[in-house]
Amino acid sequence: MDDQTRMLAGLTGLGGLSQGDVGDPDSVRKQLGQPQQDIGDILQQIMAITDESLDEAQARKHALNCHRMKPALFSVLCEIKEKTVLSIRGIQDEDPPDPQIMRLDNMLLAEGVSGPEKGGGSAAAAAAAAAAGGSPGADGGIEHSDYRAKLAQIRQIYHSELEKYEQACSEFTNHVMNLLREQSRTRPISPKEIERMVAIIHRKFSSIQMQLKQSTCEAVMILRSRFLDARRKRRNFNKQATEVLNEYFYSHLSNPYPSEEAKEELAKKCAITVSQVSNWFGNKRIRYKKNIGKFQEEANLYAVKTAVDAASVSAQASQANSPATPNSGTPCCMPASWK
DNA sequence: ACCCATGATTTGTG
DNA sequence: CACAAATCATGGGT
Repeated sequence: MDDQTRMLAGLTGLGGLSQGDVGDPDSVRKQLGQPQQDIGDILQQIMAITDESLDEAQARKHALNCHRMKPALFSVLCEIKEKTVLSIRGIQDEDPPDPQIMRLDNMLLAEGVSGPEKGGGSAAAAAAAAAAGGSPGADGGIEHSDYRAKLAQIRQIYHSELEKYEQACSEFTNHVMNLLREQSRTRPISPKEIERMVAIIHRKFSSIQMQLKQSTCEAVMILRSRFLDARRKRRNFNKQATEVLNEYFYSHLSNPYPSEEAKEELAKKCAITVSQVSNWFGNKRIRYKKNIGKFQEEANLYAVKTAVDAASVSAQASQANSPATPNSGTPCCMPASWK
């Protein structure tokens, strides 16, 4: 410290100044009148400032601030600082929009978490649900409203957190800016440097935001798999659908393998997908075969039903009520020809 | 809480 | 790839 002081003093042609002179306000006042000694003097005072009491320092600070050489010295110091330390860091300053965060943003937008408020959000959710499931139009209103409620909850949390971060960020930025501005009266801090500082703060906060976005994405994914995964939201087909399927099954008991066209037809009639029809027949065949006895009653029922339907074209009266027993004998068809 | 029915998925085969 | 068989996971009745 002393060496530096002496060196700086020497450079500005102020070799003769002693420590005693520096601390003395009178000597300062005296020296302020001598232009050629100004810079060295100011530097001396700056160097000595840490040794002083708070009041003294405050007074000295004020004196320095008002000094006519101050602006020039300040800008010189800023320039030096700019050229030395900060230029190294300044190179990798501007980074392009982070691809990672863009991905997350896109996903959140697609899920209806970010983007427009309430109305649009639920529409987006419904769209997402439809896109994901290819869901049967049948029922599941409860499912969707539940899903939407959860999604809205996630979105609310997301937005409030985001707002909190943004607020904290701007608060912090303001604080730092004020601090730096205040300090720039006594310390060489250029506006450029403040800008850079702000950028650094924003980067920090945006990395926090990314974490928020990431965890929100995860939450949405979990919610999605929980609600939209068909396996979990299994609903029994409605009565009419099972009736149509059973009708087909028992009326084609000798060969219960609907063609692709037949499957499509059935799917249409039952308001389910073709693959659901395939699943149904697969399950039905295996379960029927496993325990024919158990399905006997059902088989009879549908055999009668089709018979009634066929007969009803001509006359309803004759077959009208025969709930009796077309029992065990009628349609027992061993699946000999099944695959 | 339990059990069975049932739709969906996984695995293995031709 | 369609299918059978085994298995999973839930719905719904008791």
